[in-house]
Amino acid sequence: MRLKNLNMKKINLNDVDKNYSGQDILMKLGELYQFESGIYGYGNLWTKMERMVEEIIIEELDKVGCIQVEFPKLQPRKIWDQSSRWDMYTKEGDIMFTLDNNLGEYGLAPTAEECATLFGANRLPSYKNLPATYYQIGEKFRKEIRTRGYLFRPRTFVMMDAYSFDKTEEDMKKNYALMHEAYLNIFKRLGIKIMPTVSDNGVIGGSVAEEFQAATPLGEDKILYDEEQNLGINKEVLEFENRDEYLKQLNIEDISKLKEYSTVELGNNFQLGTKYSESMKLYYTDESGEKKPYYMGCYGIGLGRIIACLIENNVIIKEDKIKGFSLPINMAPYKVHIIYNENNKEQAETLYQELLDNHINAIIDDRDNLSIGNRINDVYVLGTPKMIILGNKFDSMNYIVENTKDNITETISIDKIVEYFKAL
RNA sequence: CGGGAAGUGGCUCAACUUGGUAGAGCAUUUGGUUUGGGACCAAAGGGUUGCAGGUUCAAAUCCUGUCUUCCCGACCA
Repeated sequence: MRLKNLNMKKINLNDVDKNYSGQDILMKLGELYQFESGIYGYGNLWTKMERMVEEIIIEELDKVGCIQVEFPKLQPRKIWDQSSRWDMYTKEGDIMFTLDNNLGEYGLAPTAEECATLFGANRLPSYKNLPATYYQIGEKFRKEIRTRGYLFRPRTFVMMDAYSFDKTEEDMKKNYALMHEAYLNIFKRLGIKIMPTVSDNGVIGGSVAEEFQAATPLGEDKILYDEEQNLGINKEVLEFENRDEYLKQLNIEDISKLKEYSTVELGNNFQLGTKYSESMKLYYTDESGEKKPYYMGCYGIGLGRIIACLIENNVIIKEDKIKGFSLPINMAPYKVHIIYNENNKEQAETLYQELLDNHINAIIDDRDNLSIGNRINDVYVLGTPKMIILGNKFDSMNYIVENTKDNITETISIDKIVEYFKAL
């Protein structure tokens, strides 16, 4: 990508303190744009990162046999009436944005249990079809009472939601455990330390639920985490009437030994049981020809939150000020940022082209009339993990590759540079 | 919905207490000098002070209403 084409806004972080967040920087750059409280437009960096997160999620879910599909974001009222959730989501909970026109009443999808159940039941009529899990990745809409922390709690957000169909409760639990493992693999690949956490389950229903929490300073949840068991408990659990019994079940004896973290919930899985199958009267036929309800599970991962987390958890603070951020190399849409002075323009262009030809995404700062210092500082606000400066110190034999995270440099001869990046 | 804060050129803010020609820095445009960790000089453009009403000879400033944004809570992936 050429910076001339990106048209990022010029920003200066000299006057901001370290409480300034990574997302604040993106707002300043114009890489995030707020249309209204909780409603955002995403720039190039965000969008590219979303594709990368998607790719990982898709690969891992496909690996455990999930099938990718897509459900409508505009959902007719009648399907919500079928599960009797219309009133709950539009009045009591007031979660769903609704539209009312001469074609009828609609809601903007806050989730898709109804769609998934209808979709699944249509093609899973027999026990022979089970188990099956469908998932989609797309924008969701929720009337959040209070938005928070930019993309940590907006009103429109991109989410992966999966729905499993099983014959029995046992099978459902197996599927649930399978998804648990898939989630751990996903977060491992994303480079996010995840803390599986038990909590109350909300209006989605069912009996068993778990959250996938990640530590982040901007997080809104507080959890107590047991490192040994790799198990967290949401602090809200401590308010429960039956908390002692609850803790005993979790094999937690002394909560004072647990460490407290400020976290954000990146994923949330539920065992729904037969709730939707029965309320919507959608059944499969078993071996003896009898109608049986599907045992279902639903599974969610917030992509926007993951991206926000990747940015916020990799900010660089220098002298009590935020300098920018530096993404992990595997999650960076652009691996290297090239800066040059007039004398080395040709060489820089050659390098840029060479990297592109070898499918290594790079940024070249081809803007006019900026000092090298200005250009270097802009590397940090775009979060690129590596930079190469072709300035006065360039000896035309070697590139000096610098990590933006720790400023460690490596000298790579110019004919080895592609090899170097391919090996990362 | 309760509590708090704030709305003034694109951005950050000043002027408001004590009413009297809306101002600075950054950004933008033009010209020039710079160019290794957020340079400099010169010039230019850009605001019916969130909106509505009221008080007054006169309102960014005082009064009333309203809208919006942010933070804390309740609610939630």
